Amino acid sequence: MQDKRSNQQILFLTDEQLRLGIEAIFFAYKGFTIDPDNILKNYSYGRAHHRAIHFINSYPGTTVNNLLQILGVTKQSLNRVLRSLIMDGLVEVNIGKIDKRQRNLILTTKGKDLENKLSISQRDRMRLAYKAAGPDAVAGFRTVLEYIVDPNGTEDKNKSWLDSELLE
Amino acid sequence: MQDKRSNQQILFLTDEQLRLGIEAIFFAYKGFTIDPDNILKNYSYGRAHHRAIHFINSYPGTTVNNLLQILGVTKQSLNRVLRSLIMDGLVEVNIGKIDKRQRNLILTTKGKDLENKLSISQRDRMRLAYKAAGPDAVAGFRTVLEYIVDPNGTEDKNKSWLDSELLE
DNA sequence: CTTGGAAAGTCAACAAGACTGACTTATGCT
DNA sequence: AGCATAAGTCAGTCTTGTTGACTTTCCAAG
Repeated sequence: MQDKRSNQQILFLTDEQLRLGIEAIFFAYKGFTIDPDNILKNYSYGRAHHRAIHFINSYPGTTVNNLLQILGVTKQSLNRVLRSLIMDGLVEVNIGKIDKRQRNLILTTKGKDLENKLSISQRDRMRLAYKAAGPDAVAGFRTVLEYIVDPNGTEDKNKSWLDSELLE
Repeated sequence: MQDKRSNQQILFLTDEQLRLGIEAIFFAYKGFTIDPDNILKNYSYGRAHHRAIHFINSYPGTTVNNLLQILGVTKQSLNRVLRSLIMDGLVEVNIGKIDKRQRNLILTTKGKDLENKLSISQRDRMRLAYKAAGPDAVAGFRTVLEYIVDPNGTEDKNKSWLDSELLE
């Protein structure tokens, strides 16, 4: 009984402390989207374009169907975005070699440049935070995030979350 | 030179490790929105309604202008959402006592019930993660998040982020 | 070698949630 | 009395998502 209460205090498990932690996640999310959003404005692109660029970069040569699975949107929704990226020369489409029905998507040099610009702003923010917080804090940060994303700890730690889920 | 390299390794500051950290934030964000989103569907509400409910609960008696500042949206955008919440009896509007032009917004019992339903699922997730990760990890988690949100560490630590920024 | 189904792409219509711009009404304050 | 502020509304636009229906191309099994 006394142990339990003491433990609660150590973990700051009041509703207020939990609320602060939850809000911190929301503000961190915002921190990681605000810079890319501003960059994308200059191209008249939105987050939908960012997502497509991000995953085509992560999985060069991915098919349209594959991208639909990853993004979790409809064909029509993705097509609208993909079309503008192709017409603007950021994404290149190649007919599948094994299955000619498939289209393999890759970023052009121009596409890679934008991807880089977008991800650099995010990595810079993360790098600064990691450096300022130090190795121990970073370890704790990763541990808590793993439990948030996968509360039961059942997931394969080596498997990238990207494979099954949606970014942004 | 050697020190720098060694430090890099300790902090896992490769682009890949930074990417994993950034993605973790995105998935944590998703984890904290998926349950509320499902609850809100049953009411034909969206995240815009959730934001309004959340902040009216945090600042009972807040004025419309104040809410506009916090949410960072336009009057027209908020009004659409607010109107449905008022008509559905979740939010009560009181004419300001000092300034009769102002409208003070508070949640009704019905509104508080929904707010509770929404925040409980989030707090449960956070509580489980905190308990599983332990006090040291939680401290590190908070430290890193603070540096992500406020890279220069210039902000008043006692001040809630709520006052100046946008949730979700 | 035909036929069914899968991959991709398109057209049309709709909804939520943001935006701008213009305008009204009621109230406060100088 | 007259200007400014708080709130609310009307109209129109944009992005990103949705559903439904349909075509073209191509693979693969019978």
